[in-house]
Amino acid sequence: MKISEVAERTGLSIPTIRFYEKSGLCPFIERGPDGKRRFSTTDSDWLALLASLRATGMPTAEMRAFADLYASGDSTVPERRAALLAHRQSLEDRQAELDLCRTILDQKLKKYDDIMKDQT
Amino acid sequence: MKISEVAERTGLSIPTIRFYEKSGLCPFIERGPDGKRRFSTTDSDWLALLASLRATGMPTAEMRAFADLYASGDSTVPERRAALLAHRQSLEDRQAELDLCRTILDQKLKKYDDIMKDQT
DNA sequence: ATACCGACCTGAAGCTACGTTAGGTTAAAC
DNA sequence: GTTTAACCTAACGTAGCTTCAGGTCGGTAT
Repeated sequence: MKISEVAERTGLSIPTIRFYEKSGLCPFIERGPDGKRRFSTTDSDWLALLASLRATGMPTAEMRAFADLYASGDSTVPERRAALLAHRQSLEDRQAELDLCRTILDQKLKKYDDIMKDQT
Repeated sequence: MKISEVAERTGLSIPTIRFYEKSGLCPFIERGPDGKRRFSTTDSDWLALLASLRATGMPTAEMRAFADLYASGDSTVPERRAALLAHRQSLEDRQAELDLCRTILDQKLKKYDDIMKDQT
């Protein structure tokens, strides 16, 4: 698979994919004899996972650690599991934060509605 | 109220509060004769709202626009309402994103569990 | 008095995170 | 034979604070 295809599939931009590779977030991309990157579906899936983690706020340093574990083989599965569980927890924390803010907004909105009603 | 108290109440740091004032996010803070900021409870509440908006991803530019409307008096209530509604929508979008990622993580976690089970 | 402390003030510089853009090359495709 | 799509390094940009240098108060301890 070409980089452009992976970009399309993952939603990451081409520069971002290269940047991720250089940052060690996916240091296993093969190259053709022409020097161009050749992505397997595994690579593409990995990048899609990264995109998903990134989009939900995982810092690149953490993704880097996760990638290092990934590169070290199956023996690191428990650690990887722990990392994903931790991120899952952070998602829930974040959702709680969003819920709280939504409540606050709804109160504010209600106030605005009252003001607008009074003015009629 | 002193800046340190507002910092404690809102969770914003003192430099951040000053930074917000300079950025026009709350351009109505009074000063004592000694030049120090004196916050009313309204000010403090406003900053708490900003903190909440910020924590849920509203860019400062948008908060700035919202602050400008706020400063322009009650006639801008409908616009403010619209702004908060828009942000509320963005929260929901974000929650959907988090939910999706949670699903993906759960699938991944299940795979890891399977691998770990096999290894016993 | 005097010396010191802690909390406030200012403006400017600095920093981290995360990409994006620029400038220049090579190689295949039409 | 010229577009097209990759490649590289390196500089640039943006958001959003934080830190620094330097200064003013008011109160307390010596």
